[in-house]
Amino acid sequence: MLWSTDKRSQILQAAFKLFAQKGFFHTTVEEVAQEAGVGKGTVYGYFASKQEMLHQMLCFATDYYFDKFYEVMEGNGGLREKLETIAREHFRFFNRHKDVARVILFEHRHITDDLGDWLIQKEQRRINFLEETLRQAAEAGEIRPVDYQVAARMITGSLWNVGMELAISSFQGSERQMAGGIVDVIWSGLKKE
Amino acid sequence: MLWSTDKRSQILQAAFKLFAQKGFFHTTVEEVAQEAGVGKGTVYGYFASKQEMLHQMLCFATDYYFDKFYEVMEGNGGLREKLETIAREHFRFFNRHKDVARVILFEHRHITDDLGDWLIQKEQRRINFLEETLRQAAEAGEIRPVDYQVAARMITGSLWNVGMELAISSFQGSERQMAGGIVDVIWSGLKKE
Amino acid sequence: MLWSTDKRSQILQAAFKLFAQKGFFHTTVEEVAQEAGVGKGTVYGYFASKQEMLHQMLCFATDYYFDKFYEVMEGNGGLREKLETIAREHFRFFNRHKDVARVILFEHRHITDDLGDWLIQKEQRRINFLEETLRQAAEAGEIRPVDYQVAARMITGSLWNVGMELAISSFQGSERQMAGGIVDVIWSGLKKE
Amino acid sequence: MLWSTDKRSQILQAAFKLFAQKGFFHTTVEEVAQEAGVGKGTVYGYFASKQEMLHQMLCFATDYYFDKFYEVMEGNGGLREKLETIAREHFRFFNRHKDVARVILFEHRHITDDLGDWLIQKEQRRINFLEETLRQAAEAGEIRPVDYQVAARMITGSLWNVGMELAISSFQGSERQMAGGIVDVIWSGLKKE
DNA sequence: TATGAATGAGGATTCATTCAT
DNA sequence: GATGAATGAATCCTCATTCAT
Repeated sequence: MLWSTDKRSQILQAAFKLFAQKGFFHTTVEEVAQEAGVGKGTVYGYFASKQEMLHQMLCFATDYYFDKFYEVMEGNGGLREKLETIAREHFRFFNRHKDVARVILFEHRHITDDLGDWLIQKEQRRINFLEETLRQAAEAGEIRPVDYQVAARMITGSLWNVGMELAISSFQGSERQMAGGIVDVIWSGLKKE
Repeated sequence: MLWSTDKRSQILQAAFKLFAQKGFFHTTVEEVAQEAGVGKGTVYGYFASKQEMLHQMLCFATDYYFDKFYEVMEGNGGLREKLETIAREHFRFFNRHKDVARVILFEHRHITDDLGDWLIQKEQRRINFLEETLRQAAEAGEIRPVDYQVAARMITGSLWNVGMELAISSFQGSERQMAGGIVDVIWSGLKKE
Repeated sequence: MLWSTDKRSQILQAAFKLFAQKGFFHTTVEEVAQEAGVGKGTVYGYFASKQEMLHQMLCFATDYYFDKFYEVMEGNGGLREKLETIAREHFRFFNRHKDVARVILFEHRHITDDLGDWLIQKEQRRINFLEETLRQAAEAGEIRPVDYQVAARMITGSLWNVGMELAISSFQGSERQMAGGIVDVIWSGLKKE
Repeated sequence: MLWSTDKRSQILQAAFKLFAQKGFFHTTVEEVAQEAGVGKGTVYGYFASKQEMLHQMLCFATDYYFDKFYEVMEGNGGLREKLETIAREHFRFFNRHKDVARVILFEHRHITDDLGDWLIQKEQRRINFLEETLRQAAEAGEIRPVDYQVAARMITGSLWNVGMELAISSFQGSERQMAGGIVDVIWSGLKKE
């Protein structure tokens, strides 16, 4: 379950909703407090500052998101199945937690440099992990040799970008279908002859 | 040439630099004025408000970016060549106008709904154009039939995402090499057989 | 009592003093806050804007002023006594609440049209009330028939104008004497032969 | 004729129109320049500052207004006729030069103290003149003895106040009728027996 | 622990005034 | 003289943060 029911989670939930709707800067701490049904001062009992709140939100959200990714990738099965599961889980996340997704996508700019670096590294580790996985799949003969770094970026890029469409526009599609379409093209591009 | 030397361009240039560095909200109009070497009031002689300034920046930047796209796509040549040229131009844009790219990528959130819609439609038209081009290429036997909408999104998504890496991280690579890598994988995924 | 001691009244009082001294436009919100001994932000906790502050000031002041008028007019007694009481109360108000009077007299220009209309109607109702009272007094044989509308305006006009002198100049006189003088002339003008 | 056609008068005329419509503070120098059909800098060729412009406007307008008053009062004829002429001229002025009247009535607040004093003295001299005239009329047996100072203020007060109604509300009436009504009541109040 | 009244630093915007052309 | 582009002081208002209750 994404949300607990304690006060801290209430606040986080409210913040995700409002930051997603109106952006970090256009949301006031007072609004978050109201949405969460607590007093303004209470927010400061759980988060040192508005910035800190966003930091924790992004940590929470990306942990949740990336944990899923590694869980799938480290499981058993062929690469193609893994990619399809990843894609499906990605779109499921964007569909179910549109608010969280929007905050990850758009508000990571308003974070301090050190957290920004931390996030970039987190994504970089994912890219590296994927790159390595692709390399191994190539060595195992599952796919043909390509520029693994670029291919890894393509995969994540496609996912983020289609996810972004989900988040900002009214573009709709079933998770399975979208995941299938993407992996179909990617796989054709990667598979051995 | 991207920049003229009149006062309006000086201000736009300063704004691109600062918005890219620090974001729209963290940049004050006074800072833009200083960077441009003009008085605060002068900025308001050219732009009705800070918002309006961002609007015009985004119009300018996306016009510049998309014009290039259509110029290439409507030229002669096979699909693969076109895709490579598009990709190369894309990365050239991101390398040369990092500031502009960062503003397009990250600050489009801080725009009013009507401009947001306008931008989304602009990108949507590009997707549709690409989709149609892919369909025609398939009919002409250049590529195999796929989900053209998804494929179009994959292509643009890959470009944006790799471009985003260029913009925010220190990831580097030659425009030709990056373009080649991406199109290589995409083309394998699309080509007949 | 005109003034309570809560924070809202402190601010109103400070605003009356400063607006009266320097006018609405020449008084800054910061000055009002300082005079009231509160922070600038506190003012905005009680009044949505500087305009809104003036609106509420005028509502408050004119309510206070007009309530007194109707209280007297609806009491018992002959017309002449009523007019004298009205005049005396009018001057008492101007003497005691010079600040408030100055704001009523001079700052009603800086209000939005709707409040302006509201104020004009308030005064219009008073004129009408007075006109009707004069008419009844004429029917009762207390005064001779005249143009009641013009007479009503003369009375209020005389009061406002002499009051204005009190407010802007150093012209001084006892409330009783001024009221007596005015009503003496008016009454001679109105009384039956 | 009130208006000449030279550039200075064009500007004054425009200023009267705009100050009357929107008040001194809500009118910008640029607007005055546009309305007058000249450049912004040109205004400063004729008036040292916006303040100075208002000063000269008020001097011009009050000179015009008071000159008429003294012209009538110093002419031949009985007091009653003079009062009626004064009243008629007063309302004619307010009807014909509503803009000018509104500026006199409402914008005299935004003037520096020295000019304010000058205006107050101007009106004071008029009051004194009227007071003296009333006194002489009393000695000549034209009217009964009253408090001449108060009576003088009543007359001017009635005129200003009814004039103010003309200026701000839609209250209408023929100059002759209004003048007649006022003087009728006043005269009854003043006349012997 | 929870609250929200109070605060004031910070920033967008306006506009009277100047001055080079 | 006439002009209007350029200027920046001045001011309204917001909102993150604190702290007494």
